[in-house]
Amino acid sequence: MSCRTCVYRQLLFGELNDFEYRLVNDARTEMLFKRGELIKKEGETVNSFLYLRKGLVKLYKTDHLGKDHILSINKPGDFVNLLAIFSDQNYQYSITALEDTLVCDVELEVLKYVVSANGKFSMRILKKMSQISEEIIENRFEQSQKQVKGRIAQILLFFAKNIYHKDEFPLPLTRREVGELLSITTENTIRTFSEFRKDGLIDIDGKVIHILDKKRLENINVSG
Amino acid sequence: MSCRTCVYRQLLFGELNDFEYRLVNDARTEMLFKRGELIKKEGETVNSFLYLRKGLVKLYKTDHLGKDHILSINKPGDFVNLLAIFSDQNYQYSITALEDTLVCDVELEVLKYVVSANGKFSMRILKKMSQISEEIIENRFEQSQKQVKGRIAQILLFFAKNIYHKDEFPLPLTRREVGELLSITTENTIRTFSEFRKDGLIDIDGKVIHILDKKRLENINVSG
DNA sequence: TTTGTGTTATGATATAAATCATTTATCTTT
DNA sequence: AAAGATAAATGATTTATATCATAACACAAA
Repeated sequence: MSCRTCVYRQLLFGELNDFEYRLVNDARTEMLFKRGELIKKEGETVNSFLYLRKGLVKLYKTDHLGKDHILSINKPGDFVNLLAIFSDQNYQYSITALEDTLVCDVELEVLKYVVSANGKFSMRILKKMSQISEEIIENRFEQSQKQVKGRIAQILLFFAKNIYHKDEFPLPLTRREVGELLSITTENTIRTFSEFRKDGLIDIDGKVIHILDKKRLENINVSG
Repeated sequence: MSCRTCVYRQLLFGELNDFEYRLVNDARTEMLFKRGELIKKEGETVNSFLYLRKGLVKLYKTDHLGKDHILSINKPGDFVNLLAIFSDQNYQYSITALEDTLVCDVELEVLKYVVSANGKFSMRILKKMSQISEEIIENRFEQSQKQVKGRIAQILLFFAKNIYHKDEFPLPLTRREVGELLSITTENTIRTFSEFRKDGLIDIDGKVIHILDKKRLENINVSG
């Protein structure tokens, strides 16, 4: 497997010439992580660019009471730590695999060299960073308007639409983790799931969620 | 006034050569905005890089009910729209002056040219973008743990420490705007101000806030 | 000066969500 | 298979915050 034939190549590396390709490719390691495995720990030095090829990961921080707060969920094609690699700081968050996950790990020095040598590539990176930031800002904006039901509806639709591309899927997060992502207590998360089930919006079979009434769920998402 | 002698020069433009300096300087307009004036409106095309020289601005979005949500407050030295300029999208938020404000407005095409031509400069930009994103992420993380008193304490300390560098200052936001920034209702914001006054934490004289007990305010900030 | 509009202020009440408590189910590890 | 841990579920209660209502005040416009 090489970057050249990677399905995600055009996402970021479309501007590289042969020489630069080879550089990046040689500086690259593929790493496999099992579900639940820690990929990066808050405080570690950032010395590689991480690219998610398969699986699903969570980015999160732990507060002074030991409670985790999930910042984002990343899926294949995502540049997991792009916002962090140019800041010359250590990791401000931890990264853990939610499913069996394949990551491309590129030596940071090599990536930085290519960025400073290739103006088109650096523009590509800048654009990608902007997009990621705008997603974060948009997300925050939406969350600040919604209460519990709206947030839960949003996350269910997120997994159905953006991650699994179908209405029935195994939720890769525990109820507690859903709460950590949406700033809701575990109990309240569970209660809302149950309520959605009772109202005929979803069907729950253990980890598997089946969205029954997408229209109504969309309504709750935008209005509540 | 030229970029070359600008006090903020080293913040971002430290890597430019003579030719690039002149380019940027020639593509630059200084713009003055009165308190309350709209600088950019959500939806407008992003065609310049904005650099805040004097004053204070708010970045905000309006929701479907017409309620504003403040995303951030920017101060002199800030690259107001840096996260937006490389995304090829229109403004996702509006910008309004909170005080009389002086902005340097640099044609975007020129800035982009310099970025792609000068690798060191692009690294500088990337680093700055990372830092801004990390601030946003950190902010969000802190907010999600705090309740009303903690958030109000934080914002008071923010203005005292980061903006005015003293314990007595004219709050540039209305109580409603403080609420829009912290996701709190106006009434609850006012009530909390009053409570802090009754508890001897601050003194209020109209717009002017005087922090009397910084220690205790810090405690509320971190613990509550 | 008056009129109007927005801001600050405070009380009373309603409500969403957190907290506390307990049970059952599910997954791990030995 | 048994034991222990973690997750899911649900009820009862408390608490923080929003909502509703009203009034005083400041400031701008006529």
